[in-house]
This record gives sequence, C-alpha cells and structure tokens, in this order.
Amino acid sequence: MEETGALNDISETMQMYLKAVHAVQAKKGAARVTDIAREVGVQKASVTSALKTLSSRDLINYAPYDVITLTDSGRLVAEELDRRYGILRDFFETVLGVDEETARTHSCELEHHMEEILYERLVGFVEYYQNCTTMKFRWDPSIGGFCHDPEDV
Amino acid sequence: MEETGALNDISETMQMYLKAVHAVQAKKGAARVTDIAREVGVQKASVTSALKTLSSRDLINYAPYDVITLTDSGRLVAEELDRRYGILRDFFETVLGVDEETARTHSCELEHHMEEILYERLVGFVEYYQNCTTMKFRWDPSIGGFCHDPEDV
DNA sequence: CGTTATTGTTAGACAATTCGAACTATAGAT
DNA sequence: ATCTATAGTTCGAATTGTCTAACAATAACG
Repeated sequence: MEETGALNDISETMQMYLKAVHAVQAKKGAARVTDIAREVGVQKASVTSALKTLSSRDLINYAPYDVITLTDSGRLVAEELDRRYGILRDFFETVLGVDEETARTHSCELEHHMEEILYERLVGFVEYYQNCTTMKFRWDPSIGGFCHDPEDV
Repeated sequence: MEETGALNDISETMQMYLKAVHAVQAKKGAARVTDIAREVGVQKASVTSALKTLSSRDLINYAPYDVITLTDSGRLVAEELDRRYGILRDFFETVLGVDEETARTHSCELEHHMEEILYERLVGFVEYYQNCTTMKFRWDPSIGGFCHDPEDV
C-alpha cells in the first residue's frame, strides 16, 4: 500500500510550501525566498527554515542564495495537491454552488486531508453530475435550497 | 460575523479533546483521564496538559483527580463538531458510497476545517439527493463509476 | 570599482503538543 | 488502618513551526 505519492509523511505545512514553490515556479520560472514568503504569508526566515527541511527530504533543490526549484518527487507532491485542490473546487462551485472565495479557501484547507479513494469518488461524482443533463439539481439562492434546474427538460 | 460557536480560536487538537470528553461522557456519564487518553490515542500526561488548557478556556470543568465534564460552551463546541462530522459521514457514505471506515476517518479529519456555509450546503444537498427518487445515481463498484440506480423507475 | 538597497541567512526566543519517567493520590481488599 | 494497584500529575525534554533582530551576500547604480 501507500504508493500514492507519499503525501502521508509530509506535514501540512511543508505541503503548503511545496505548493507555493510550484505556483511561483509556474508563474515566474524560478522561485525566490521573497516570493514564497509572500505566497505563503510568512516571514522570510520561516521560508529559509522550511526550505532546509524540504531540501533534506529531497523535495526541492536548494542552495543558499540560489534559485529554488522542485525536484521530481517534489513536483509529484505539488501536482497531487493541485489535483485534490482542483476537484474540491469543482465540487464546491459546480455542485454545492458556493462562491469562488469560499471554494478556494476550503479547497486549500481540505486538500491535505483527502486520500486517493475520496479523490477518485469525487472525480467520478462530479463528472457524472455534470454530464447528466436530465438530473441537474443545484443550489437555488432564491429559495435557499437545492432544486431541479428550471432549464432542464 | 463569527457567532457560529467560536470554533475558530480553538485548535484542532483541543477540538479533538473536547469531542473525546463529550463521547466518553455520553457513554459513561463522566469522563476520566484514562478514558480520554484511550479515545484520543495519547499518553495520560498529554491529557492532563490538554485538560488544563481547556479548563483555562472554560470549556471543561476540571479539578485535579476529579471527574471531568464539559461546560455549556464546551458542549456547544462538541455538538457543533458532531454535526459537521455527521453530515460528512452522510455525504461520504450515501452519496460517494465509500466504506464506513474511510467515511469515519475522513469525517474526523475534515470536520475541523468546515465552515458553516459548507455545512449548510452539504445538508441541503444530501437531503435533496436522498429524497429525489427519480434522480438517484450512485457509485457502482462493478463498473467503478457512478450510474443510475437500477431500482429507479 | 565601491556604496547602497535588496535579498537571504543565522541565532535566539516562544508557543503548542507530545512523550517518558518519576512521583503522588485514591480507592479497594484485607 | 494499612498496603498495594490503579489513576492522575509533575517535570524535563523533544519536535515543529513561527517570529524578530541582527548579520551577510548579492546585485545595481553611478
């Protein structure tokens, strides 16, 4: 068991840093301490400390004063987190119909606690939900409850 | 804002202890350190330490060597957690169709990170889902995906 | 080249949570 | 009443993650 990607022995905090590196790297090509600090919302000293931990676990390539990148396993973890984040947002927005901000915040929190089985089920559910036009029911703000989409047949 | 029940400034850890006290109290009438330790899965020393914290926040009634009970606000928090836990389990079991163990584990983890808005939406969704017989679709293990319940009309 | 501004690191402190080991209270049996 | 088993507490110590303040490296400009 446990070949998922080894999220299990990476603390939630370290997962956050990995995601931040990944995000900054995607945006700017390379990550610097300052970017990560802004992204995560901590002081630069905390970033340096976290980077050492991540580096010792071979999740990022780090050398003092140098540019920061993810290792292959680091990227794997970040991508896995992004997947979880994505399905949660999908579910919150399209199925539960909450506003984007709420969806984003909660996805960020919950992604760390979602195992593969749940991810898969959620993917299946959301896909099925989105494809089946005859059974569309969604949150209706005017009545404050779920009901069939009036646009359905 | 934030009149929900003040889960916000109670750490996840302390929330766990509150739930444990609540559970033991429900089962046995009163809670002892040993029970809580078993329930939470920590050493007794950790429990004593946690109880002091909770007591200082007026969430439990605690005196050394004495029986432990929840205060009114402590009970409120515990009940709120139980509500969140309940709807998560409902959702995981009846909608996503995962096994009981998985549902229990995840509900326990996620309950701490679920805000009121999400709780309400989930309640609405699950109720609607369970009541609408014409649109029942659920996880089918044999095909490994969601599909309409064959027992439906 | 040098001086300065920015960026990154180190060191030390603190809060939360846990543990194990040693100690103390309490309760039950004789 | 006393003695022992169980239950509960106290006391360091370790871990994780955060901060601030002081220091060091790099880069940028003239």
